[in-house]
Amino acid sequence: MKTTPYHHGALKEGLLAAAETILQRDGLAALTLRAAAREAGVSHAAPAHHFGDLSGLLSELAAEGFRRFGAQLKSATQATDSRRWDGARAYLAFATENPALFQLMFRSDRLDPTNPSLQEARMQALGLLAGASETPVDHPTVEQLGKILGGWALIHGFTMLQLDGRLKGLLRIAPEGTTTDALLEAMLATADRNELAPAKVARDA
Amino acid sequence: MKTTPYHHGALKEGLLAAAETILQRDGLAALTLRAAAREAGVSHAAPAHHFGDLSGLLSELAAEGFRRFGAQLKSATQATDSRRWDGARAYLAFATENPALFQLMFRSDRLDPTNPSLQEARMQALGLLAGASETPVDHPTVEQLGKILGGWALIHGFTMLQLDGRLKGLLRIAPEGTTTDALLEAMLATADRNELAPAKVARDA
DNA sequence: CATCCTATCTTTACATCGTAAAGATATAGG
DNA sequence: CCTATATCTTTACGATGTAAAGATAGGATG
Repeated sequence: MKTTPYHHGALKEGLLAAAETILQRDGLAALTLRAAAREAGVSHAAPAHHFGDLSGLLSELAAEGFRRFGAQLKSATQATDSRRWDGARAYLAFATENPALFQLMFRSDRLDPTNPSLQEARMQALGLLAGASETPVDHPTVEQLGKILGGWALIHGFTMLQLDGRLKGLLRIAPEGTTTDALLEAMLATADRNELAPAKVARDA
Repeated sequence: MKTTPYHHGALKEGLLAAAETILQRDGLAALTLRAAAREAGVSHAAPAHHFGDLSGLLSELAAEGFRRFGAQLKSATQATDSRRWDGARAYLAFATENPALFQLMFRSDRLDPTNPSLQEARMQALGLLAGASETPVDHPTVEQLGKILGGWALIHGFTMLQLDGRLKGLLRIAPEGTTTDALLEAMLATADRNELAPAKVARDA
C-alpha cells in the first residue's frame, strides 16, 4: 500500500508540471509556491528545497518557456515554404497560445536574473532574433542593430499590446469582423510599404 | 497642539502622493496598501475607504500617469520645431523617467478595468496615438489601423524591451559606448529606410 | 549486514499582505 | 444643541513567502 511515499522521486519535475497547470488554468497571479505544492500533493515548504524561492521556480518555468519559444520560432522560419514575417507570426502565436507564460518570460521583476538555466534558454531563443538579419555577426554595427531591433520591437510591441488588452479599443472602431490577426497582417503590410506612422499627435486632439 | 488630526482633510490626495513616492523610490512590487498608509501616516485600513481595494488605488495612480503621459506626448509633437518620430522619443522618455509608473499603466492585471477615471485618462492619452495618422478617422480602414499600429507597436515594443532589460544583451555586443538612445535612433532610421528585419531565424542558429 | 550520512520532505513558526467588520471621532445639517 | 454621516482606527482572519527544526528514506561505508 503505497499511499504517499515520503520521497516523491521526481518532485522537481512534478512541481514544474503543477506550476504550468496552474499558470494555464488560473493565470500568473495564482501561481504561488503553496499553490504549486498543493497541486503536486506535497507540503507547502517542499518547493523551497528544489527552487530556493519563488523566483527560482518561476525562472525555471520561464526557461522552459524560452526553449519551447525558440523551437517554435525556428520551425516557423526554417520551413521550406516559409514566408517573410513568418517569425513574427510565430512570435504572436506563441504568446496567444501561452499568454501567462509569455508574460512571465518577459516580466523581469519576478525572475531571478542570475539563474543560469534561464539565462541560457533566453539567449538561445532571443539570440535567434539577433541572428535574424541576413548576416549574423559578433560585432554588429549600430545600423545592423537598428535593423534587428526594428523587427523585434515591432512584433514584440504588437504582442504586448495584444496581451494587455490594448488592441480591443482599436478593434472596436475597426471594420466589422476585423480580427487580431488581420490587424497584424495590416501592420506588417504597412511596414513593407514603408508607411509606418510615427507617433505624431494630431493638432486638434 | 495639532498632533495627528483624526480627519486628514485631503487623505485621498495624500495617499496618491505617498503611493507615487513609493513607486519611484521602491518600485511597483513595494507599492502595497499598507505601505501607502504608512507613508501617509495613517492606519493601514484607511486607504480602503477611499479606493475600495488595491486595484482602485493603482488605477487612480495609473490614470494620473496617463494624463501626464498624454500631456508630454502632446507637447513633444506639437512643438513648432518638432521632428518626425518626436512622439516616439517622448514615449520612450516618459517610460525611462517613470519606469515603475509606466509598467503599472500597461499591466492590466493589477488595474481595475471598470475604473472610469482610468478609462477616460487612457482613452485620452492613447487616443492621441490613434489620431497619429494624417487623417484622424472615426471608422478607419484596416489599412489605416495597420499604419497606426505600426508606429505604436514599434515604439511600445522598444520601450517594453528596454524596461524589461532585454536591450542590455544587445548593448553588450554593440560598438563601445552605444547608448539606448542611439539604438532607438538607429531603429527609427531603419524604419524610415524601409529595412526592418523580419524575425527570420538564421538557418545556422 | 549494520550504521551513519545526507538529500528529501514535513511541521512549525513568523512577518507581511489584502480585506472585512466593528468601533471611535469629527464634521455638517437640522 | 444634537444627531446623522463621512472619515479614520482597531481588531481580526486567511493567504502568502520564507526560515528553522524535525522526520524519513536511500545510499554509501565500514
